[in-house]
Amino acid sequence: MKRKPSTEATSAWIRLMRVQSRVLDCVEQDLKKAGFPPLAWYDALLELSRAPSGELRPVELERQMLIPQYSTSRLIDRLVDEGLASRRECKIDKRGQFVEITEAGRELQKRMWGAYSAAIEKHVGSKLSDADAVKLSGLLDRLGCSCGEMKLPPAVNVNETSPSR
Amino acid sequence: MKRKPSTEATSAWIRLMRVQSRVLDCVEQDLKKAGFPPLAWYDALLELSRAPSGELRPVELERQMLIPQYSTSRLIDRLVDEGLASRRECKIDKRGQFVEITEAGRELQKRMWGAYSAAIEKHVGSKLSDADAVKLSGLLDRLGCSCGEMKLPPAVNVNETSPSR
DNA sequence: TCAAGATTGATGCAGGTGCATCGAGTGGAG
DNA sequence: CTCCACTCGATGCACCTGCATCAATCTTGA
Repeated sequence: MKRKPSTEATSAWIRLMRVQSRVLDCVEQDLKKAGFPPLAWYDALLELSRAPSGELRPVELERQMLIPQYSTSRLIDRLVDEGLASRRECKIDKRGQFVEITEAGRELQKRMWGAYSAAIEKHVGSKLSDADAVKLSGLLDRLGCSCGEMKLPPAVNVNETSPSR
Repeated sequence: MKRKPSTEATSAWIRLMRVQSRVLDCVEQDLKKAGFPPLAWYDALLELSRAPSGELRPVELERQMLIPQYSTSRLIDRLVDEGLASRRECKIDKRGQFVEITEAGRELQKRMWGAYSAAIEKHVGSKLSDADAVKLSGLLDRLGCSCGEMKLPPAVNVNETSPSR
């Protein structure tokens, strides 16, 4: 008798949920213990710093980060409150605006990468050979394109990187 | 020149974050669209239904589900509010209590498994051969035991299953 | 040109989460 | 027995999230 989700598939599902929540938790804790803000801030700062002239429309940021619109809006609020970014009106489309990373923002992003990369190494890199990491990536990618489209740059720039939710 | 977290490791990290959040989202949405409560409720109901005489100490539930104490406490509140479980005082240890699943709780858990298992099949099973699912599980397991201990039953009962955060 | 519809971004509200802390109760050392 | 340290579970607070909805603006097409 064939079950609908095979025991193998279900077991993979369980591990996917458990392991990522555990690993994410570890990484977030490491960042927090080093006195840094949450990963989402890093992701946003990185996207901004990579953008031409360090600015993006909120709508772009939202697409890059795969988070909902209201979430982007409030994340930007917080970045602006902390002086890490600033809003600038958009001349051509007066509904919109630009968000520009500040020097403080760029600097924080760089400092965070130190702690962040160390955490990735500690919680992922050190547990997996490069070959296994590649295998894992490949298997995960196969799960990626079910409901909606996938956003993944053809070749990820992995020296300073932007993952997460 | 060797980077600290290899590009391979970082890439695996990115995918782990992105793919699980996407897949989890899909599954949660499917459940919600079918009119069911969040996955955490299912996990709790399943643990309770599996326990001898359908009851557990909150502390046990907490350990099974790997969620913080206050989170367990409030989850139980909600289950009780909905008539899916009930609290019973613990004679032997008057600090504590037992949480017992009700008939409505057992029934909901069973109904949820229908939608849940279909979602697992749709978003995981159908994307991966059983052999690949096993490989994926194996690789994920290697990431599992970094900070704290892992709780994984030696052989997972995968006909009705309990994953998640 | 102008009305209908789509897009951009903000926000009020309800609920969930993490953190710190509390009170009650237990158990072990002296 | 008494005290002290610990475990169990609840809760006030701040913040974060999802949802629905809004106002402003842009675009389309008749």
